[in-house]
Amino acid sequence: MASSQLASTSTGKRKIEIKKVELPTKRHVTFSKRKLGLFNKVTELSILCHAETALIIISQNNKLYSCGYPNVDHVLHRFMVGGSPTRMAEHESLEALRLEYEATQNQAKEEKKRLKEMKDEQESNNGGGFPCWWNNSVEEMDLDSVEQFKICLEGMKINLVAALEQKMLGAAPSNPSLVNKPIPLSTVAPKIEPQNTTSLGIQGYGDQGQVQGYWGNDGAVTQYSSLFPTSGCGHY
Amino acid sequence: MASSQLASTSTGKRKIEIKKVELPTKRHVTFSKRKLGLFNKVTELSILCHAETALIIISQNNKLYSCGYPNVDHVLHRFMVGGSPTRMAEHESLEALRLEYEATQNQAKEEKKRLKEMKDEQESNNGGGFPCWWNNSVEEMDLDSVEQFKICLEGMKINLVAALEQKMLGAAPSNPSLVNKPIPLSTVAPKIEPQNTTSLGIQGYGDQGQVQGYWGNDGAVTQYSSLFPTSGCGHY
DNA sequence: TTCGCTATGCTTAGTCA
DNA sequence: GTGACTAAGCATAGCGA
Repeated sequence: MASSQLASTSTGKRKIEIKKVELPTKRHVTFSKRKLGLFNKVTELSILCHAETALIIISQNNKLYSCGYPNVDHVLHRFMVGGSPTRMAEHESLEALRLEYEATQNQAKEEKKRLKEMKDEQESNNGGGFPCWWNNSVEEMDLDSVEQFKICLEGMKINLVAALEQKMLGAAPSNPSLVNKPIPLSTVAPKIEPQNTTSLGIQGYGDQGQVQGYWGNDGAVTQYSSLFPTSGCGHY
Repeated sequence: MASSQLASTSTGKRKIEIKKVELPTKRHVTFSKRKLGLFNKVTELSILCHAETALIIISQNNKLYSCGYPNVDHVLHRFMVGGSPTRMAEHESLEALRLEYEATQNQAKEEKKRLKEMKDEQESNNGGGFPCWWNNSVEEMDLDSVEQFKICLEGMKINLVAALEQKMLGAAPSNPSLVNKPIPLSTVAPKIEPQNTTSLGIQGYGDQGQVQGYWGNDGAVTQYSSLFPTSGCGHY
């Protein structure tokens, strides 16, 4: 009905062009709404098709949002490990390299400062939103968080075991004492803190019983070509 | 109009319950369609709001699909490094720490032995009761165990902080060249054999010119509570 | 930043090819 | 594993609060 041109009196939805929304206010609203919609859709897909998913969104002002099933880090882990054998190595070595250099620089102070901040934040009951999940008392978690926590920890365990095995195989001379330290955490998940959630009320996944094994024989990656010419979105 | 009950003659869309689709054929179709829709939505969000995004989907038969803007790895990297200052600190301190320890590889054998023991313990499903918490499936824990677990984690935190500080004070004598060795085990996982990738050319994004800086002052993570009770999707 | 509201426009379940 | 088609269900742009 040529609705694309009329309806100027309507307050309802109008067609929009897919390009950057310039008006900040509008953009933020759009961001919020679509983000929410996206999370729900991702979750639906996970449930409907029993797929593992991870969605990470970094807003323009560097705020981080993520969503995953069974949890983000688990999926990321699988992605990095199985997505491509080199990706992992790359990531790690590059990361480590960079961190090394940075660490040996004067940035120690900055870090210390940050650490202190973190500590302060923790003590101030996490008001700022720093996701130090292990700093949250289990009591303060709601059931779901504990649930997720559980899953995260299971992931940790798996990682640990894997790491141990690899160490043994590779004769890696690391110190066991390290193992007692939170090594595998990085791979794993940051947990939710009981933030100012908007009423939605998470529920745990209870007994989803997700398979957590490593890649099977089929780790193929399929390419997907975006519909959006201007998109920087690489689908594969 | 009570359409939810009628329309049995229609071939059109009907409301579905969000739960696993049992019929495989149907599930696959749903998966394909929704996956596509999701990728498009994610891309739209990226463009509209100039947000960085990464979506990873692992199908039930372990096929990997991903999509990201400006590209998946970039976002993952930011997520892991900057998702939270904590996470980064973790990465840094742990990496460095481990490197240092590796440098002093005198006790390699002893460790190896120990590791082996640990492994045995694991395989014997932790019958002994040795406080190797990571060997316990959280499922098997009772509340008390979880409590202890919590305490354990708090201890971990303290160790981490201590280690970090010590590292800073001690001017971390780690060698960058070490980084080129197969360092990454702790964070990571098991080796995967180069799978038969199905010929995908990853698309470059050329001149997307995305900002690539590390995290600024704001690394907060916002929690999002899922609408789905059965969802294992942790949004935050 | 999120919520409610409304009127579209887009997504997609169902089906066949 | 897609593509096309239809009709229905949902997401969401725009506006206020």
